[in-house]
Amino acid sequence: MSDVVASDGRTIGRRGAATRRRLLDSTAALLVSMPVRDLRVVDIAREIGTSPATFYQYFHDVEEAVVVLAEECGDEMAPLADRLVAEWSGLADARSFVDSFISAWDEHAAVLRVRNLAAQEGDARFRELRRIANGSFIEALATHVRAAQRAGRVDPDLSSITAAAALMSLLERMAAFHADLEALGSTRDDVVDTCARILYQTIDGSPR
Amino acid sequence: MSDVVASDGRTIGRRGAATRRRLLDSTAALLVSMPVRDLRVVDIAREIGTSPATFYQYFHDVEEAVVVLAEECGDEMAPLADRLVAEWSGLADARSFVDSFISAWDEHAAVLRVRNLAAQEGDARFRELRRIANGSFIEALATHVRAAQRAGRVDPDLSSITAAAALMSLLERMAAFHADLEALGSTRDDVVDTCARILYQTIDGSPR
DNA sequence: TGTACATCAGTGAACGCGCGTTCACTGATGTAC
DNA sequence: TGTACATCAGTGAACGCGCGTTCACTGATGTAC
Repeated sequence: MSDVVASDGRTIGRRGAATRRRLLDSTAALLVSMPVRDLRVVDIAREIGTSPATFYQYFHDVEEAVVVLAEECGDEMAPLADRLVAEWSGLADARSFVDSFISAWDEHAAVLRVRNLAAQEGDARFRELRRIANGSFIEALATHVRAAQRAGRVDPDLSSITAAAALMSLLERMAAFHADLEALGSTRDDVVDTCARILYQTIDGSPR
Repeated sequence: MSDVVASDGRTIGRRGAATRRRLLDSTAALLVSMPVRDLRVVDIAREIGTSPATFYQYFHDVEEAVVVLAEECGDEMAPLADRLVAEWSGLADARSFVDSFISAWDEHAAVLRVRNLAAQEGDARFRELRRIANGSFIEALATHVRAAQRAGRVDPDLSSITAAAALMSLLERMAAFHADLEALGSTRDDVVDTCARILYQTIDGSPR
């Protein structure tokens, strides 16, 4: 829907759109088992039984395909931010949010990891995608903090926006990382619980 | 000191050791301005006015040179963990630690970023280096948490090791990330303060 | 102190692999009448 | 309902760049006597 024109100028019909979709899916699938830098146009094409030349009809290079995938991930994560807008009545709400967040990440882990890796390396496109995706989360967290500050539950000297960004970093990192932690002895519940506590006590005060 | 033998079997003398060092320094310098994947043996060699063949006398490939650099960084960060072992008397101690940690990171940011990126991508060597480097920090943090739990300042249900790992993730991420946050309006002090508060309230309880 | 030899150090030039990319073509699908 | 034409879609095969890597060599340094 975003593209109506292939790289050689021909308009894309149903069949073409389907092929483009299969190329995207094959890219996502391969990213699960190998780093982006090892991902070759040939591999993506071969995965769906087509030739590299086909790939170039729909994408300029591998990165462009990954950008599209990352956009899609961002869109799918967006609704979760609404869960942060509502007032929380206790630690249980935080746990439930963290649990959903981590689950959503798990579904798109490969692509989101690549997006964040590329963003950290300074790639402008991926930085922007990440900024957009995280923006609504950070805003909602910061609003929470300010409310708690007005209510006297959080120190007014805390920078709400910095705290929100820090918590978002923590959430993303733990979401990307929890499988490793579990290998070291923490359970998934430990991870969720720990994140929820840190989140809750920072944005809503009153740690117990 | 670790290597006494070049890749072709000849033992390394003073002159050779100096060249190896210059190759390492040139690698580190180039990493500041470009991602690892763009780093070519030719570039590293040219930077110190030598030929690619020289590089291969000391390292099998670029990654091997980066591994050595990452090891060195780990060694230089290690003393900082001692600052975590001592009991803290207040938030100011946490601020001072975070400030030192971020400063130390800044000095080696390029190499540490590459190490963490590669570790996240699953490279075994870099994962191990990171585990070793972060291990003493995580242990010290977990010890803190357990002490606070015994003293009744932190909920005994919190998993001390998970909390310690989460905080370490946060610290690393903010250290790698603080320049971007500053571009968005937070000051460096905000970053230090926010990390210190989250750290302090999580491992020592009593947020105020 | 000087000479000869051994070993360490550095390099120019070339080979070749692997991949990105393209082009000219065949085949599939859609549409007008 | 069928035929002709236009356009969409896919591809085999090849070209060529860029880089990793090596080899046979020259030059520098060290050491034995």
